[in-house]
Amino acid sequence: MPELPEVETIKRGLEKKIVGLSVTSVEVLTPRSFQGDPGNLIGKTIAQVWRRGKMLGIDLSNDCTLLIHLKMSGQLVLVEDQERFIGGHPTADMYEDLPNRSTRVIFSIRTGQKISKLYFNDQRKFGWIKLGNLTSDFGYLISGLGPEPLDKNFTWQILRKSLFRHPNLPVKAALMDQSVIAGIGNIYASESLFLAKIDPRRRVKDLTDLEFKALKSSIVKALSLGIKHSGATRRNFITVEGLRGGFLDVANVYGRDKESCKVCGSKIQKITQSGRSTYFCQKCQD
DNA sequence: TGCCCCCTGCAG
DNA sequence: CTGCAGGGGGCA
Repeated sequence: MPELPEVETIKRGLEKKIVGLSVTSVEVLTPRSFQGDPGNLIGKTIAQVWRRGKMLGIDLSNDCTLLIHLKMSGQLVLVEDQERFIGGHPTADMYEDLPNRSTRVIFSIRTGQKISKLYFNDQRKFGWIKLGNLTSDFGYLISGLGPEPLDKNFTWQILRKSLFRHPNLPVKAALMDQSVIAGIGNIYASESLFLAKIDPRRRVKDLTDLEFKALKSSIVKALSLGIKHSGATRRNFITVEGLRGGFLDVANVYGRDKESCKVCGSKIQKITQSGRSTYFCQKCQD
């Protein structure tokens, strides 16, 4: 899925367009993609949009929250009412016509007399939207998450302590555990380790404090760069506006196996760790 | 801790 | 056709 930078990109895109609007209808096309009673949404106003790790929250004017996890292929695309009537589809080439075969849920949202539609598309159906009370229904999903890497109070000591939940794991696998740090996935784990010059196969317990410091700042750097480029699009990710993210154009290692390292020129390696692809530069990372 | 699984579709 | 894809839950 979308990792932290992709979800943050969606969060920012959504909040500037839907906060204050009210939900007029909800169509659930794929039942397993939506849990809860959609009826509870009708007439409610959108109060706030937030992100925690890779999860997205939309708070309603009552006590309800829409909690969203996009998993591998989820998308949230907003088609504003205007676009449907001013010269047809001005942004038609940004996204195919919606709904499409991957559309699972459609929210209709009103501002004044215009109705915009928010599409939840999810090719692989791994993603979900849950409607419920944040504290009583979703507490268990949020409380297990590790620290937010872009918070001010995220320090290398916190990172070290957190990673030491899995002292024997290769550091790359540990980074992807959401209870260790929230929001890092396959792309940004590889990219962070490259920036920190750490071999992804190194065990957590073998890292030095100097390396934990480097890793902390590299994580912040990689995630921030991801947000700056509106996320990474490999296959499915698009923004709320239907645009691709540009991060992979500036990535150092992810998806670049067989290509040469931008720093030293040697060949980027691709290996498998706990079932997932890892990319790294043997020469830069040891 | 490591595997299999949930799904669909695209590239090789 | 097989393998692979921004995730992660459940099971041994």
